[in-house]
Amino acid sequence: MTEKRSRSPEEQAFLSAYDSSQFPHPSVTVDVALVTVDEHRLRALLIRRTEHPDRGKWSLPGGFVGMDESLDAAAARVLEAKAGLSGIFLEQLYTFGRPDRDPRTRVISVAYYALAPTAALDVARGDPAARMATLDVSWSGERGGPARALDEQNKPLPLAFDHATILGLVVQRLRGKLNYAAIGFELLPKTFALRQLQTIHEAILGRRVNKDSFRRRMLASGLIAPTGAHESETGHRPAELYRFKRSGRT
Amino acid sequence: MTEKRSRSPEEQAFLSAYDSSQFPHPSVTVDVALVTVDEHRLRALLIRRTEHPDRGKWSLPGGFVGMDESLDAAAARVLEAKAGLSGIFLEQLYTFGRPDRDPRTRVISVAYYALAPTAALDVARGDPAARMATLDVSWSGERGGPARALDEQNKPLPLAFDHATILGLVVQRLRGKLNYAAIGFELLPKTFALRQLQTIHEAILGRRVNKDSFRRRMLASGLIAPTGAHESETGHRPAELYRFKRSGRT
DNA sequence: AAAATAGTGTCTATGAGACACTATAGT
DNA sequence: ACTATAGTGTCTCATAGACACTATTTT
Repeated sequence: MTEKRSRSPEEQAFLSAYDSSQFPHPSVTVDVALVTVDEHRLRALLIRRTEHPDRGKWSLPGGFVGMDESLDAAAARVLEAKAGLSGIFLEQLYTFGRPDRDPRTRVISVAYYALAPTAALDVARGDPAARMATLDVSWSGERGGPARALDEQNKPLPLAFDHATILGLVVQRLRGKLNYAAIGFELLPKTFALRQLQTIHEAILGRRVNKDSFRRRMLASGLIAPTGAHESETGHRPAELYRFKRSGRT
Repeated sequence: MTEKRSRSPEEQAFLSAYDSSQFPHPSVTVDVALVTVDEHRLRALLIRRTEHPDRGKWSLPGGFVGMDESLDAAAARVLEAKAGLSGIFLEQLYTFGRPDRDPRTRVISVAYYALAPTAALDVARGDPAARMATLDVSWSGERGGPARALDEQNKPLPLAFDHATILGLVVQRLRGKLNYAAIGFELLPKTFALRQLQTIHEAILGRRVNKDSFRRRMLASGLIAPTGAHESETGHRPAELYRFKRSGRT
């Protein structure tokens, strides 16, 4: 969408005389919530802070926005640096700017969320300061509110800054988008059984969904196509594998 | 949601040594799209730019975010300064941060949208550099894309910066929210006839809606209550006036 | 009385939930 | 053969659109 504008000499003179440093400016960062579904639970990548403030607490991976870098590019860079992932679903969530949200200085943070299948995250292991935490919300439906992060024993992990608020908004956004946007597929491998897709939806919504009408809805949506292949070694009748069709409905 | 944290002497020492000016920082602004529905059309407040860049083009009212001011507060301040309005619906939309979106310097803009009934805007008249422009989109449904701004003769008004993109996203967001959030009422006076509410919905959606099922849906929603009063001097049977009940559904 | 819109009753089409049933690989 | 899950057919219920009709005010 780059627009070419022709500028008069007068306008060009004005621009070069413009001094952007006459006022103090806030810092601008991106924070990225990398979310997956594993074992019927929503999980997000958290990083243990090694520096003040909130040292020892868990935070979303984040970083400063470069002066010549778009917000999307900054978020993708953070994701690549902290999780080794690229080319996955990444979308802006909300911008947080309370003056006191970071005690160091004024920091405005543009929050993003990213979605990836669990398998893709195996690549990203090895850092002891990073972990996939389970997300838990105390509210139902799309009411909204903060999220808690839990470890493997379902013990709460303390969250830094306002990241409980950010993670809560991620869950709310995912629930809202699930019914009209094709985000479930971002959390699955290229081919998948309908039952797996249903599990994704249930993890995001935090409730069981009706099997029959879920199947019918998905098949009628035109978003998925059967591959002919089937699961194997399941201990029961194997399900057919489907793949996601980009832009099915039109 | 202010959290109190206790900080160790060590942490406090770290904080006071922190130098936030070691890197260049972008400018952060808010831009506010003040939207209303008038004569079956979506309209937005635009201001003619008197300075470079894009002098003479039309832009959303905006301003820099103060160092000790939340984003919401900055948007409310801009709305008060440029339109004399306060206490109306105001919500964050999206943050725009392309490095080249403003030729002066790096400007990251947090866009907001505000909703007010047409009557409230009469207060805001008098500034010849300000006008309510009609919004027009070439796409249907919630597909998204840029918006055009039209004057009283339906001639396009040139828009500054990326404000066509911002206004397009406003329309898209309004269409998406209409079916699950009570935003129609923000565009009407305290009491209103069902037909007026339907007109609001039609202006936002850009298409006609079924009268019968619209009435039933609204009455069944629990969001509105009859007042017993009726319109008068209509030239036909007067409609009953309703009022918006905050939190009807629970 | 005519005009114009408000408001009601009923039929139909669609989509989701419920439930009963059949199908099939692994053990 | 048994188990567990995949997948199908049918019924019911809720909701939206369509349509016909009645109600009420101004001119």
